[in-house]
Amino acid sequence: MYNRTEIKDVLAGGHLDKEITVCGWVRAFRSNRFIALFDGSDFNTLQVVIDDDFGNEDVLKKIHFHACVKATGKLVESQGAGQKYELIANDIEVLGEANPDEYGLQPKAMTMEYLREKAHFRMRTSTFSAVFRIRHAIAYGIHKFYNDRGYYYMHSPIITGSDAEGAGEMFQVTTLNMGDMPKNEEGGVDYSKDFFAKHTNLTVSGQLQAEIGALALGKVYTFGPTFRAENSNTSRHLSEFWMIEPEVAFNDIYDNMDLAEEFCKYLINYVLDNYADDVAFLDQRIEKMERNMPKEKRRPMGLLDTLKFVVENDFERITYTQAINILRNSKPFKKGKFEFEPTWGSDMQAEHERFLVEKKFKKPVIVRDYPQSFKAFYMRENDADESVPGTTVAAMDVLFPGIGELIGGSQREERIDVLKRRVEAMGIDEEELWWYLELRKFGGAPHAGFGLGFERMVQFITGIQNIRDVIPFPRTPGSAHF
RNA sequence: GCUUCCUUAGCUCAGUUGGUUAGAGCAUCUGACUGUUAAUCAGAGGGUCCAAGGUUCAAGUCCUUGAGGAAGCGCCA
Repeated sequence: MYNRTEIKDVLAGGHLDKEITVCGWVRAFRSNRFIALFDGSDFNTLQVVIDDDFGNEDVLKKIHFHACVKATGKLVESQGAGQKYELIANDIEVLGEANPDEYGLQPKAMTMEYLREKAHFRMRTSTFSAVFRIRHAIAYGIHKFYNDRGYYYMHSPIITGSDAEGAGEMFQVTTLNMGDMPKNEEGGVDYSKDFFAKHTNLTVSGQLQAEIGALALGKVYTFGPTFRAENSNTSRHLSEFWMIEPEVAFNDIYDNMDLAEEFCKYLINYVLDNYADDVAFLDQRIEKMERNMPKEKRRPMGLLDTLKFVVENDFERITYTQAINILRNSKPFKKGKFEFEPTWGSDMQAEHERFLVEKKFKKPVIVRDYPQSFKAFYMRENDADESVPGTTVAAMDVLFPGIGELIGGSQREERIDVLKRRVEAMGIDEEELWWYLELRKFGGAPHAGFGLGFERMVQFITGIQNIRDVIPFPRTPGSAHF
């Protein structure tokens, strides 16, 4: 419409001494003359210098923080330090004013909590624009990773008729009148009158359907939104989040771990290779933020160094049984520093996982072969092992520093008799899972997969503390604004 | 769901043992300056101290309840 040149292209060179038009928003306006302009295409801003002959005071008065501006002029080599090029503008038009008395944002440090209330504007800040460019990069990297390796992207349903996905509380989907629900003979809600003629929910996982894909297309992955109605109030949980779930026929738990590690490293490398400016900015931002903090509160390594370290080193791989032994022989346990005692048969607490990842190994850790007692029904039962106190399953968790469980996965139980026994033992209605059981009855195969929390990966790569700040519009208990 | 903490100017925050007229920086506005990079200098305006109730001669400060927010735990990705 304006025949504009994007700032990313301007900064890439090739427009020197040419007349161009740029459009964007004002990040800074100095000396009534210098505009730092961004248009989202690049982390860096373009300096627009208002030509000495430009005499329109009315226009200059409208140039405020985050006002939208169109500028035309000649691109020259910059006279000042700090940037290579600048645009000497002889024509400036304010496309959208931003009255600073009413606009909520300012060219200064604002807290993440404040910006969360301004979610419709926060993407304009340096921090959030960097975060959301990186979020895009990771999403793209996910598709590229799997496509390059011959996986098929599969869409699992968002509305599910299954009550047995086994991953937490669900949000109900209904078109029934909440004030006047039709009743069945037992006095409960008659869901045969509902839109789908049955009880339906938003999905908590696409895994069970992904298994259908794996046993037909071989290698598939899902990447979609999932919904959990858990009353979780932490900086690592969302009620609506995105999950990547690869599912692979003929993979066992070890193949699964290899895939998980390769996948994580690929995504980090993809961002480092393609969005270095954004990562560098976030790295410096954290450094500045932590400069005034006491040493024990600072992160042991900068963001950039952490990412490089994860990419360059093998993940530690241990069994749950080994993990418990390490914890019981650890200094914190012997000195009574743990709030919870690590015992075989109970799930590891956050403090235990943090000790393994951040103190003992100081890198990502994959824990496998968990006790069957607290794991899902579909995880493959391991053969009995005399050196292990009880029955275990071929489950794995990938634990990352700072964010805990990034990935949870397993080899799936392909033996129908074992699976039926597990379904019954956990009190799940077999009828609910008829199709899942038939997958084993007809043409079944060993297979494995995992779920990676997309926002947790974005959190790790951007170094952002609260998961609510790596998704454009966070949904958490008691909060669904915008 | 549980525990702890926070809420003072547009924003980020001080505010001592309960004591006179609640302060600073940034932002805004006015003026000066004009190659700036967190520009600089001078001046001005800007307050329901989250809400309600209570204690007290006196409450931003102490107590109770509520609202909103955060951190940690549990659940998980």
